Amino acid sequence: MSSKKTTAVAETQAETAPADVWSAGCPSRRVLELIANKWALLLIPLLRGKPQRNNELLRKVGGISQKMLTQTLRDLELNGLVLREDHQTVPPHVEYRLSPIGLSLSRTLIAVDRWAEANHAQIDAARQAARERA
Amino acid sequence: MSSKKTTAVAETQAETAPADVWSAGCPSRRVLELIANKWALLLIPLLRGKPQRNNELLRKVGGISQKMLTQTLRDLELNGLVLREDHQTVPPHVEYRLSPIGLSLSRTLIAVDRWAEANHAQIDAARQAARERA
DNA sequence: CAGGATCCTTGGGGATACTG
DNA sequence: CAGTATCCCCAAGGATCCTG
Repeated sequence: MSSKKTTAVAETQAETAPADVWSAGCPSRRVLELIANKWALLLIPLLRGKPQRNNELLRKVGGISQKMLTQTLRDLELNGLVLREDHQTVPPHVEYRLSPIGLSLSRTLIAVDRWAEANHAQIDAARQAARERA
Repeated sequence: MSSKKTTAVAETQAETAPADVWSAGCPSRRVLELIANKWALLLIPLLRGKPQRNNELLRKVGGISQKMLTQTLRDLELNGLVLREDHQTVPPHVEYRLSPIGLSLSRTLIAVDRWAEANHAQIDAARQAARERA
């Protein structure tokens, strides 16, 4: 408690400053960087619903490597978006699921995925047109 | 119109295949990769409203370099999300704005930015907790 | 099954200097 | 002002092999 308590009222929920992702120093920028990569953008929405296992995810996310899967999941877990449940059995049985806040984020990210799926044709057309123009 | 017309009905809006971002080969994956980086995630939402100039963007997007700004804008332009308007004056006056489809995407991406701003405190807390736990 | 450990390559991306 | 051109380097990330 160094120099906080600006109004003696704000404290319950983020009142430290408006939070601006466009500001390089803002902590929210870290969050953006956490989710601004294709594997996170694919994994998080994929984790809605049933908890899923390593191999399941490995198969469902086309093109991901074991290394990146583990790395991304650990990163998300460290940031409280994903919960890792190790059932402590042999052979190992580990399941990943979204935390409440991760679920909240997944709703937003699904929109991104859906947008990509819905509009890729137009994007491809634009690329094609640009290519021909050049 | 090479070999299209599967049902003679579908043609108006994407009926070639369901489009699945989780499929490594799906063209929509390219779209995802196009926007799955922090600069695109910051630039696209920033470009709503008034067309903006290079220097403006350079100042508004904290931490971006001239190189990455140009590179990202060109990439987005090539994919039809951003329109570049060179007013052909001297000194140069170039403005960037969103295409209709880019505007559509911006609405989705703004949600991501807003989420990051709104929830960074919880994320930070989770990180902190994980750090102490370890 | 779930992953850790290494090795190795590519390219993302910053810094700096120059140009029309 | 709006870039382009270089240099350069670190780290993202794939491939492969090994372990509890």
